[in-house]
Amino acid sequence: MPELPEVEILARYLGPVLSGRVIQQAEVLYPRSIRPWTPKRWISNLVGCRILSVERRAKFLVFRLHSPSSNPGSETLLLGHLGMTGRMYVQSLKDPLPKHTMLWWDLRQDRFVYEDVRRFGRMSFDTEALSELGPEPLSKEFPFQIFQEKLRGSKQSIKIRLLDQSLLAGLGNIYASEALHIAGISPFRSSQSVAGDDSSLRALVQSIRSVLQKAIRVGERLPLEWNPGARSNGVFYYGTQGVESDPSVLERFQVYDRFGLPCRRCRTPIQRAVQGQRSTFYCPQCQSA
DNA sequence: ATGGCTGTTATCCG
DNA sequence: CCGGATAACAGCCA
Repeated sequence: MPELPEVEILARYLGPVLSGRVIQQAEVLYPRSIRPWTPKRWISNLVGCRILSVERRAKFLVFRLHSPSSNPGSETLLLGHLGMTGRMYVQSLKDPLPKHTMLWWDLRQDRFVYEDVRRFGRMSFDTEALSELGPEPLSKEFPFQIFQEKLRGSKQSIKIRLLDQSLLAGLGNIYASEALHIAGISPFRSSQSVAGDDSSLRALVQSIRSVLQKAIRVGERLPLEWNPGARSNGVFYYGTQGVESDPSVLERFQVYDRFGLPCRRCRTPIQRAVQGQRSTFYCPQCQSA
């Protein structure tokens, strides 16, 4: 379930454990998981690099690297994207490589692993994708006017528009449904109609921000769980040890995956619909317009 | 056991 | 250009 909040939590974990480390050696087990070069060239570009930091931009992890062959101060960026099932972590050299390892890096004392069951994720030295991203929804000065203008031009449903990473970056299928529910907006409403309704639009921006912020707060309280065999029980790879009964964990979704269950606000059964081949969950009562 | 579902997005086509 | 459909893939669940 890596959307913005999950990637944020991951970046906060990876940053401190990887910063300062030098990549001694690397192996790519699934060449299609890397871009834009062959494994040989990709690895030669990587080996010897010192990791300066790991940050998040939208749903991307941005690894800032310094290569030994280049000038001091010059940096190379490596992008990581988790797709739907990507996991990245540092493990002991003694532990076996997980079944769906796409690639790994030898960090001398331990190893960095990228595993990905469905293999939709990527690690890429091509940073073009960054230039096509819209603003960070959690940035201090969110450009409301631009957001409004971009929504104006489209007859598409608002739910589908919210998944467009060039509109606003980091929202995925779960939090799009969640934000619309909080804002009381029907997922079927057209983008342009929402854009023309100032109070709805403000509510939407606010709900997007609050839903993401809240998910980060929940995530940062949960222990990360890397055991290869560990079931993620739908909570990404957060562990839930010790917080099984925590309401903020149990009730972290208002509508997502709650088909037929009562809306937490009005008790009306939650509905499921398909938009753009993806599931949308909503409350027909709270989100009638 | 088979078929339908799954958190993403690049790319193709009309 | 826009928007819809498809493909990339494996596992889980009814």
